[in-house]
Amino acid sequence: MANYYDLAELMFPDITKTVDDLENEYPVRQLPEGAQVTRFAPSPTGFLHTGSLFTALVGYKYAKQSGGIYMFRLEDTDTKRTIAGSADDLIVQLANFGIVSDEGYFPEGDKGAYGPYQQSKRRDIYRTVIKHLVQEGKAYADFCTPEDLEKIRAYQEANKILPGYYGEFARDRNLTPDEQIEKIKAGMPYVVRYKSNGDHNRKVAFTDAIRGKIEIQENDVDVVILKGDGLPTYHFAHVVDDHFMRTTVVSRGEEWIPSTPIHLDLFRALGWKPTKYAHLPVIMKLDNGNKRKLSKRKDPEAAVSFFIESGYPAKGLLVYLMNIANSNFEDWTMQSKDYDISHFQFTWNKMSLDGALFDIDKLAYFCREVLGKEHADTILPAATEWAKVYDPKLYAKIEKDPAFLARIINIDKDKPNPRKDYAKYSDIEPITRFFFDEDYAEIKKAGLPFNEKFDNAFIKDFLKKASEEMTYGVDESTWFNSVKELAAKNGFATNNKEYKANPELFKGNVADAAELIRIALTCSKNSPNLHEVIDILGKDRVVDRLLNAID
RNA sequence: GGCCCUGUCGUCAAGCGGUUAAGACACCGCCCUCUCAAGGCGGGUUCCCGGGUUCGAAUCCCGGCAGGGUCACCA
Repeated sequence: MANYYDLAELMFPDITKTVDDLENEYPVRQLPEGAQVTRFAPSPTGFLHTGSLFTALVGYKYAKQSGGIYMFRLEDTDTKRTIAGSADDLIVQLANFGIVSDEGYFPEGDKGAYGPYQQSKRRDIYRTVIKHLVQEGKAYADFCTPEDLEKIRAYQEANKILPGYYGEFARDRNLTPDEQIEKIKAGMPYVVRYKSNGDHNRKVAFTDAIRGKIEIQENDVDVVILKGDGLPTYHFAHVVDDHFMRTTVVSRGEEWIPSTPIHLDLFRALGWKPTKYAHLPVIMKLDNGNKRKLSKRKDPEAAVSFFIESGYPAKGLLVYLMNIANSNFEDWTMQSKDYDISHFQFTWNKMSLDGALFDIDKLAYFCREVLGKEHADTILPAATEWAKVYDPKLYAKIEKDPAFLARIINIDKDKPNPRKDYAKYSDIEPITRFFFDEDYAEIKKAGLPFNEKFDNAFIKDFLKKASEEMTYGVDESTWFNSVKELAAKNGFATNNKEYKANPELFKGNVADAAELIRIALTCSKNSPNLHEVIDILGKDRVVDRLLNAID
């Protein structure tokens, strides 16, 4: 009569290592007190999801601020869904956000002593552990076909019994080693299942770093741990990997809460100490009055690339996500006037418990704040990189005369309340168009929006005088005094009170006069500080525009 | 359906038995002002509902309800 060891040997003849060997190979890390080991473990199944960036950010931040290790592990066990190239893409995208792992998978090869960091390359680690489980009688070969499983489920559904492969419904869980050996030898395909001894009527409790104590029914399902293709399922890979990689905190989406009992069950069966868990809220979206997870299919903002393509600065998105992650972060930014998240102390208990609706207005606000603090010396290089790919028009302008654009971007930057014109790099081109002669000519064709109370002859005459009498190359108040003088000579009031008292005495107030000049120079009733605009355009161009505004 | 998570302005939220229930975004108004942006000031039926405990409940307890998640050889 065969025993479990014989069975294990038949299933994994090539495995000579033991679990103890693995323990020695991946020793407990020697880290300073309090240092945390976290990981971001995506599947290479597509683009970087906004929710994934959030998860990665939290793990990265938590490890870094504790002086610990942040790892990147590729969970590529679902070969059907794997998309070629997406793993490397994930790495590149994360790097754009400054999230670079200390250890893990890299396109050029793994880094770190706890690898491989790609689950498909850890086959023998999983098989070693499973061999051990089989030897102990804690795992078994299950020969059910999809049709068999379907039958079980149909029966359970018809009888309103909890669905699943457990207890009496786990058809193959009591097969003897001999029976299993016989079927394997007969060439029957099988998966390996964990033989749970959990009780559905009891509860397990664990302490979630964010939510506190969570109590759920114990797992009693004999989950698949090794699939037919020889790769492990998530449940098993998570437990094995995070044990041998010596992860201290597993941060993952809250959709994993219901399966945590499985993981705890597995840890227990293996005699390992479970990791701490932090189940993160999921970013949501309002759809027809209902909240739902950001959807890859329906929501462009589900893809991080959407923000990059749209020209949002990476730092702005990071700040927004940190604002979702920790409720005190925003207060901190206001007090410290700092948007550098590396200076912020992240904590689990300041994390909100329910999924935030993605708020693009708030994102834009943070982006304006972030860009508002920066000068052309940092904005321009980033904008150039962006424009190179997504905005050829802007790119051409920057290439032609970077200094000119730099001056435009720096308008009012050193004032106490700097302008916050740009939320994203794509805002730059439309806002600054009028500075460029070709664009100016183009916009002008559509007509200049002069105030109808002035006739063309008057405007033409006034602008001609302006071109001659305005002072150039002087400070703002000197310049504006010359505008006031000009306005007064042409029948405008020079201050608002005077004008409001007796409007019939004047052609308009000084604002109206300035507006004529503004429109002539910018084609618009709105513009940044006119003095700076004039300064940047230069006298020749200003005079030209003033003289030719009306033709 | 079972189980789990979560319910405070439109959105993000502070709150931990006694508060005029902070703050931020968005919106509206005013101020500043040569326009816009920025900035300043102000505005709005916000504690899911019903019981209970208590002198007193957004806060504690019970029961509902709502939203979300999960029940795969996917993660």
